[in-house]
Amino acid sequence: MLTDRQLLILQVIIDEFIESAHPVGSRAISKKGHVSYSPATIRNEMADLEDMGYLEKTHSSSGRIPSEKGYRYYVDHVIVPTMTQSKLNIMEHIIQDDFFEMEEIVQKSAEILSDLTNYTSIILGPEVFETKLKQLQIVPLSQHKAVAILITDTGHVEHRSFTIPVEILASDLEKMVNILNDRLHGVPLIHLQDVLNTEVVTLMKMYVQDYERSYSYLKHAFFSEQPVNIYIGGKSNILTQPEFKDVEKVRSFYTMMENKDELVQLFSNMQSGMNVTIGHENKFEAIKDFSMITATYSLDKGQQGTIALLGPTRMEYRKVMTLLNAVANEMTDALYIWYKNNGQ
Amino acid sequence: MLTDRQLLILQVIIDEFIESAHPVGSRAISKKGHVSYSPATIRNEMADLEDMGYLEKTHSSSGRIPSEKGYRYYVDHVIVPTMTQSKLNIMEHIIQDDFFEMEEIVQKSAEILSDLTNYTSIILGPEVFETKLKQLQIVPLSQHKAVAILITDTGHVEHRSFTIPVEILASDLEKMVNILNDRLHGVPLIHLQDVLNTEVVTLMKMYVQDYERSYSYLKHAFFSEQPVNIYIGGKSNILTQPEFKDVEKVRSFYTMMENKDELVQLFSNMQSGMNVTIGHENKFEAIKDFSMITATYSLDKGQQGTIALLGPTRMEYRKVMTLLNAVANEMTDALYIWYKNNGQ
DNA sequence: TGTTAGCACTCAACCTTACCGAGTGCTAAT
DNA sequence: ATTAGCACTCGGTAAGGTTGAGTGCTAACA
Repeated sequence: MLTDRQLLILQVIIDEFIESAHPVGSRAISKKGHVSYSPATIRNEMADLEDMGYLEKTHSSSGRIPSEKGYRYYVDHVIVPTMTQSKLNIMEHIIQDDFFEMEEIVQKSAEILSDLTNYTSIILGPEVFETKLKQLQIVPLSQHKAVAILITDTGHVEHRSFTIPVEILASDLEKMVNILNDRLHGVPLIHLQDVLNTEVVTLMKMYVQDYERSYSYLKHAFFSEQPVNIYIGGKSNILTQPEFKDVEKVRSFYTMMENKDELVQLFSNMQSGMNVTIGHENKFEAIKDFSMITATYSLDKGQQGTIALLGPTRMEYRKVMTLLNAVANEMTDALYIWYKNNGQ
Repeated sequence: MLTDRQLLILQVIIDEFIESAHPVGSRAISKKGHVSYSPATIRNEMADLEDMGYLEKTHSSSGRIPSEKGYRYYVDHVIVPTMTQSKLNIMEHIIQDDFFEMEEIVQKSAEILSDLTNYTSIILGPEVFETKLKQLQIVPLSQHKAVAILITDTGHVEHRSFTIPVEILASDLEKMVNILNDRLHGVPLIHLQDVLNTEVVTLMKMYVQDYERSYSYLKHAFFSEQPVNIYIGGKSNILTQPEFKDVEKVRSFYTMMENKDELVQLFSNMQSGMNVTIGHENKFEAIKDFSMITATYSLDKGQQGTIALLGPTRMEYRKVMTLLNAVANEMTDALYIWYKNNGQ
């Protein structure tokens, strides 16, 4: 357990380091005010803090920098208790727009967040979790070409063009789509495969001639991809951070950002509320020098999305956490109202 | 006009520099074979080439590097005459896929191109030019919420959700969409606005009650954005190039890549066929250290898309031009066949 | 016992200097 | 017209010196 003085010193060091990116020395702390002890005393405390693993040195006679454990302590014990549930009304002007679409809100928010923080923002749209199928459609483009369109109740649209082999009758497809629409309307996306394989299949066998072939085609067209909405804002922001002068780091970061699957995994086991992941707590090597702060926003019935900000471990935790908290709350509020007005 | 020997030397210097990224000296050229003159002779020629502006020095006693004018000469006089119209059959396996969609082909091609070259590839989908509207649709999500979907004959799908104000009758919207579909089917996207404002408006005034309001809503939902398909592959590839050790360059590059509008502008006045833009010939400051090679591919009736590869000015022009040429041809061929089989 | 002044020590960062080698330009010889 | 020879230039690297911010430890002090 840390004494008050140790906690104070730890806090000052972290605040200072977050601002300057340079190791912090005892003299600097003593001068900065707040701590009214001599450098020597502070040095002793710093040595203790280092022994306990909260601080590190870059070399034997350097000042101290926070360790990941230090940041963790700071986040858990210093910031959280002082967080206010303030509303910043950041998103007011977005929500007001008449032509809003969930995906647009989400995208705009990502941009705003990275502009305000100078970090990279990632937003994961509402989970497939409770999202339901609204409608399936096939629009023929020509004799052998069509677009399959899938619409969810959140207004998300997936589409995929495909060629219809001559062997398959257009009428069969049409019948099939009708059956599918009839049966699958309102089914959560996550259960689509199940319902398809049980109820629907038998039905289709009855009515559709060349069932086997047509079914495999449709299945491929409609359900081959899991719809995920992921938006990234301000990727080039991290380049302004001094810790990323090294091109190798930049490279691994960008490679990661281009890989949707990995990104989705990043968020896989986040609970509701705020989450801070510091450095190696992260599961990917590529961002072991990063911290990530995530918050969840909710839609009406348990649907849940994630907002995240990604920056160096030397991140402005307090600012970002306050901001993210506010934005998540505002999104939840706005979406609640929206659902109430427009809900099915 | 260059003598044969000067041309040879220029060529050797450029080839060498493209490979090594280091200034090329007279001794190295003499040793490499091909040029059977002494270093002194070569030095004289190099001095002449520098006077003419084809070569540069990085400092007074360094070897020579090609100037932009040098690359330009090389591209115009050395490469073009030797280019064969070879078919590389790179895309065979993509085209074979049954479930292909133009947008997918395009995206896959972008990836393949950047993998093969280690540069960044940009592909611009077929221009709106001749793309025609296939169908408009409105799918209601709830009482006051709907998705507007626009489908083109190339299989491209645009969508946008919007809220329907209480004042507007759903039946009005439906009528309207019917009229629009009837009248706008087959109209090139580029003329949509015109046709809307002339023919369609009068028709709608006749049949639709609260015409003014409904119309402005629909217009916003369907036609507020120009649909552009732009795909970028291998953004992080350029980080492997030694000239981009400087983080500032990386930053300006990425900032540019995140800005669709600028990217589209980049391609604005490209003619058919191959185009090479070297360094400052480019209109954007952010990529003044880059060269861009573009090729156009065509669809059936004058629709045209652009493929581009973006790399350092020290780019493997010959390889990239050969490759790009082949890919563009193969795309054109494949799309021609596709159109013949599936065309309307 | 907790705090602080003093002091020797460490090490990154920076500067200077020296030197090497790849390269040039020019001149004179072939 | 070509080339050998030579003085010169300059980036790059390595070695040594200096500075200053910082530490740990000891001993004195409240």
